[in-house]
This record gives sequence, C-alpha cells and structure tokens, in this order.
Amino acid sequence: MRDIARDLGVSLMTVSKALRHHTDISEQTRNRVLKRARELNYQPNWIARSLATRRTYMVGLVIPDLMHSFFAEVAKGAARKFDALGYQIVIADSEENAETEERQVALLLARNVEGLIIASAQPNGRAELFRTLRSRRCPHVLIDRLPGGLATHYVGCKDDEIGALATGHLVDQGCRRIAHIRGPAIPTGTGRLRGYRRALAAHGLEVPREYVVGRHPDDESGYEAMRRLLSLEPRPDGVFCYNDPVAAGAIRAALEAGLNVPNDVAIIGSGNVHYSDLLRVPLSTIDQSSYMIGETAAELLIQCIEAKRPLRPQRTFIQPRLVARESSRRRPPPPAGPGRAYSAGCC
Amino acid sequence: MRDIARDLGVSLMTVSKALRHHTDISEQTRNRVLKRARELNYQPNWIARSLATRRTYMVGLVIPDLMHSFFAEVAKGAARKFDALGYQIVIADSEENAETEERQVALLLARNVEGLIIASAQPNGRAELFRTLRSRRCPHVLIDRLPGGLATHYVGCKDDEIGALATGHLVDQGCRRIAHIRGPAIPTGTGRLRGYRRALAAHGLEVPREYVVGRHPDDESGYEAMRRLLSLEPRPDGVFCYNDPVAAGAIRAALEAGLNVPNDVAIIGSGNVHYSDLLRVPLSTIDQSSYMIGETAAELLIQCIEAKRPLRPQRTFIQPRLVARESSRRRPPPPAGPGRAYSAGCC
DNA sequence: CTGAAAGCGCTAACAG
DNA sequence: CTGTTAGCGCTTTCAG
Repeated sequence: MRDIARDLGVSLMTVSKALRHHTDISEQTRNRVLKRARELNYQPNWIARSLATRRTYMVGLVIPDLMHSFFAEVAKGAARKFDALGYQIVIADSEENAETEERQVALLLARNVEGLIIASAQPNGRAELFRTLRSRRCPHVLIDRLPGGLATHYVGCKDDEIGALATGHLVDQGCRRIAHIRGPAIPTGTGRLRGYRRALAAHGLEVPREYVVGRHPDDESGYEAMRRLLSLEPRPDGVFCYNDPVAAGAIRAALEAGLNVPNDVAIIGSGNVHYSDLLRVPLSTIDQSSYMIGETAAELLIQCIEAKRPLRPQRTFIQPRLVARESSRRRPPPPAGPGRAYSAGCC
Repeated sequence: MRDIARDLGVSLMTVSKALRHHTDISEQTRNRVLKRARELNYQPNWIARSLATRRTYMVGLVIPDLMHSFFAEVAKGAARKFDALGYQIVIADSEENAETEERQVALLLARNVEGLIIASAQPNGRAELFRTLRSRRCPHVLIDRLPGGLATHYVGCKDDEIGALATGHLVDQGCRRIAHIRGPAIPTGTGRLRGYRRALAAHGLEVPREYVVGRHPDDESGYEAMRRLLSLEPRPDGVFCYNDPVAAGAIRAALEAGLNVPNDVAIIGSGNVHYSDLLRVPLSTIDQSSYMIGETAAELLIQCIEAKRPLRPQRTFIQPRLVARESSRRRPPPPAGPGRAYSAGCC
C-alpha cells in the first residue's frame, strides 16, 4: 500500500479507501490506485486489517470426528454457506474427547474467531465450556448434541424422536426382542436410549437389561457389541444402533455369525451416511439431514455475529426421517396410504 | 497486558517477556506476572502477535472433497501432526474444481498461512497455481496428485504402479477381459490409466477401446460407467476402478444386473477407504496409506517452513499395497510363500 | 474528495 | 534483569 501511495503521489489513506471501494474517492483516483495495485500484484494483509478493524471473518467448526461421514457432511454444508457469506471456516477435530475439545476451542478463540459451531463431546452435565463461551461473549451454535438445561442456539434433531422412530419401525417389522447398541454418555447417546425405551414401553414390550450394550460410536465397537448381543439367550430379533458406523459393524458381526439380516435379526442405524446404501446389507437408518444442519447452523451463526445485540436462544429442530432399506425390511412393505405409523417422510 | 503492567508497576515489555517465558526475566517477576494474568483471565491476541512477529503458525490443507474418506483420513493425519508441532491447520475444500482451488489458495495466502499442503484439482498441464506459489515463496507440499514436469515436494504413490498392481491382480485371478473405469484428466486419473495399459500389455492382453469409460470420481458415475460396460459384448470379466467410491458404485450396478461379484465380474478399486470392508461385497483395493500421507506431508512442510533456505524438492513415494478382499478373489488364494507376483505387503 | 494523526495489541532490537 | 523506542500493515476519526 505504501508503494502504491508513493508511486501515485497520494496518501496512504487514499489508497486504503480506494482499495475498499469507499464512496468518497473520485472515480479517477480509484482507477489509478486499482491499476497500480494490479501491476504490483498487491495482496491485502488480513492480519493487519483484522487488528485494526477487530474483525477476522473467521469462524470455527468443532466436530468429534472428521472421518465420520455424518460430520464431514455437516462440515461441507457449513463450509459452502460460510464461503458464500464471506467468512472463512476453520475446522477442528475434538476426537470425541472433552479436553481436546476445550483445547481446540481455546485455540480458536485465541485466533479471534468471531463465532463457533460445536457438535460437542462434553459428557452430560459438564457445562463449563459453554459458560466460558458465554462469558467471553463468543456467539456459538450447538449442533447435533443438545446438552440439557442450557439456553443456547441449537440445530439438530430431537434424539428421543430418533430412538422412538427407529425402535417403532422395528416393532412394525415384527420384531419383539429389540436390543439397543447405545452411544456414549452424551446427549445423543442418552436421548436415543430414552426414545428406545419409550417406544418399547408404548408397545408394551419388555426386554432384559442385557439388551442395552455398547459405548463407543464406531464400527469396531458396534461389531463387539453385536457379538455380545448374539450370545444372549434369547437372542434379539432386532437391534437399534446408535449410529450408522455402529450399525455397519453390527451387520458384519451378524453375517459372520451366519445369520440373515434382516430375517434373523433386523438392524437399523442413524445418520444416513452417504455409503449406507452400499453396505453388505443396505442399511436402514434415520436421516438427520446432516448437510442441512451445517447450512442452517452457519446461517444462524452469521445472524448472531452480525446482530447488534445477542439474539435470544433459537432452536431449530429438524424432523428425523425414516429411511427403510434392506437391513430392516422383513416383510413386503405394507400398502402405502395415510395412517401408517412411521412412514411420514420416508423415502 | 497493559492492565497487568499497570497493576504490577512494571513495563509492558516485562510482561510480554514473562508471558512468553523469556529467559532474561527474574523468577519472581515472572510469577507475579503469571499470577496476575491468571487472575485477569488474560488471553493472548494471536492477531497482534502475528502482525508483530510475521508468524501465524497457520498452515493450509487443500483437498478436493472433505466427504471423501480418503481425503478425510489424509486430513486427520495432517491435523494430528500439525497439532503436535504447534501449528493450526485450516482445511479448504476445492470441490474437485480448479478455479475453486485457486480461490481457496488465494484466501489462505491472504490469511498469511505459512505453508500449504495441496491435493490439487488442477487438470494436467495447468501449472499457473504452482508458479504463483513459487513466486510468492510460499512453502508447499503436493500430495496424492503429482503434476508432470514440476520440481516440487511431493508425498504419495506412483499412480502407474497403482494401475499396474490392480490390473495385474485381476489377471492373476484369471480375468482376461479387463476394463477400466477411469478418473478425470488429472495426474491420478491418467497415471492409473497408464499403469492399467502397461499391465495389460505386459500380459499380452488386448481389449476394445470401449473398455475404458468414466470420468467423475464418485459412486454415482461409477454406477453409470459400470452399466455401460455391462452392456458391451463381450462383457468384461474384471474391472479396475479409479477409486473406491467408483468401485462401490460399480458393484452396485453389477449386483443389480444379477451378476455375481467376483465370479462373473471381479472388481477392484483404490484408496482403501475405511468402509470398503463393509460394502455389499467387501472391496478389493489398493491401499495408499492415506493417513501416513497426511502425517508425512505435514512433517515435510514444517521442515520447509522452519528451514532458513528453501529445501530442494523432496519426493516421498509411498509403496501401494494390494488389499485383496472378496470382490476380486475368484479362486481360493494360492498357497502363501515367496514368489507370488502381487502379494508383497498384502493383508 | 483527500489526508494527517492516532492506534489496534504485541514484539524485536537495543540501551541501560 | 528491566525498560525504551519504533514499528508490524492497516483503519478509524476528523480536519481540511
């Protein structure tokens, strides 16, 4: 900028304004400045600009696992939206670990991100991170996982609905001994478990305690959990899995045990990750509109950032949608028509 | 920082040094400063620090698709390594589009990243982006895709080896009419095609022109391409696919056509993405050590950044590894032992 | 319409 | 060991 100013015999200020298309600069000088800038291949320095304006146009996205297609899709949705709105996104991976997440958030704050989208790995009841965010006045939108008793912005499904929808579907398919491979002690894990229990109760079904197993949300532990379930007597005839990777692992275990999916045991997951249609047995699942979660959260966050005053907490609950594929369809589908319990919005 | 200095009656400089654990500060003052900093919940401002030091400790990673497991895994490897080395990674998605990639790189440069890792979407022969990078003296490491005639750092496989390894494996399995669903006109696409042709020639096999189809590297177009192949007369009995998503799509098409995989048609992909073991038919593939590519590239980039003088171009070629699963195994595996053509390093 | 002055929060270099 | 001076590259504010 200094060079341009010197070359053109104008002040630094004039250059600065011209470059930013400020109104009170004559057409002519602006063009001279722009021309010279191009010749010199001038590149604005965002660091300096940020320091002066106190704006970074950077936002953070914290997810538990980059490699989980569900969150990758969320990230893609958010990235596209932010890009369109002139913000840069920085993605951080918390590795499904509360401390790592706190560290990542601290790093992002130190970089002066203007806002944060978080699919939090904080266990139920641990709210310090959110208190910090609030006290530092950093706009943030929670996604996918909604901690209880917190007045924050949120975009995602209601997890008990997911659990009830999936479990209800298994009941509809004729399953009577329905097990659950649960997730960790985070809102999605406990919420889906709650929904599962509610649906069982609603249908007057009872199952042994041992029918709820699992902890870690990946296909390896889905496999292990399923093996445990299959060793029980009586063996479950339907399994609702915390998410699609877990379900994929469960299918592998079932097939390995020589069972037929869905006839010996029906399986359903959640998340509708991109490859679930390509699995050994195409996987029934609950679609949570991952891409849309990313987009919607991004829009909301920008609103928060650009609002003068903090907005009051806004929650967008996305309707979970049953996607029934082969892994759970035990009978030819009942005739379409109004009144089917769990078919609304099904593919 | 000013507040701390005022409260303690010392200079700003003293505070600055104490905070950074500079040596020439007395134990005692340091502790006083640190204590007060904690009390005031002082958070260093990276923007200001960056402006003063001309260091950002930020690096960029540009990949063609966040949602492709292969690149997600690369990203994970790089992220972990950078994190350990005290750098922050910013991931950008080029959407497999050359212009978007150039825009993303420009954005990252404007943010003063200190270096870049790029899995480039530039088509063969288009080298302007790399010239820019070079002229701007921005350290960069190319991964996965190595443009011809460019003296740059690189980490990845040799694509003709991938093509030859995969195709040779199909020959070993008894396939004689081997088709190829190819990728785009980028180094990986043309390199694998070249390897495929070389292997066919080496085995004295000839195939009709129509046996090479495809363009887009996703499962949808893999499906379409496979349908085209299956309509040919004679029908191929083996297909080498550009990557695993394409192969997954191809398997779907084959099964839908009522064919048996691998007996009617054997299929192999490349990339060894995490879920390939869980597909309808567990997918044979070429492992490219995606995670290690990320790690290695990160290490190399940091070396470049921290070196006084530009390093001379360093290339790390990773040995592709055959992973033979069900989608290509037409006969019981031959007895293990030395001398098997393509078994080195196989799982 | 143009420009001078002051400062964003921090640090390198050097002087005491 | 501590402090002073002079910026980093850009912008806001306000006076011409």
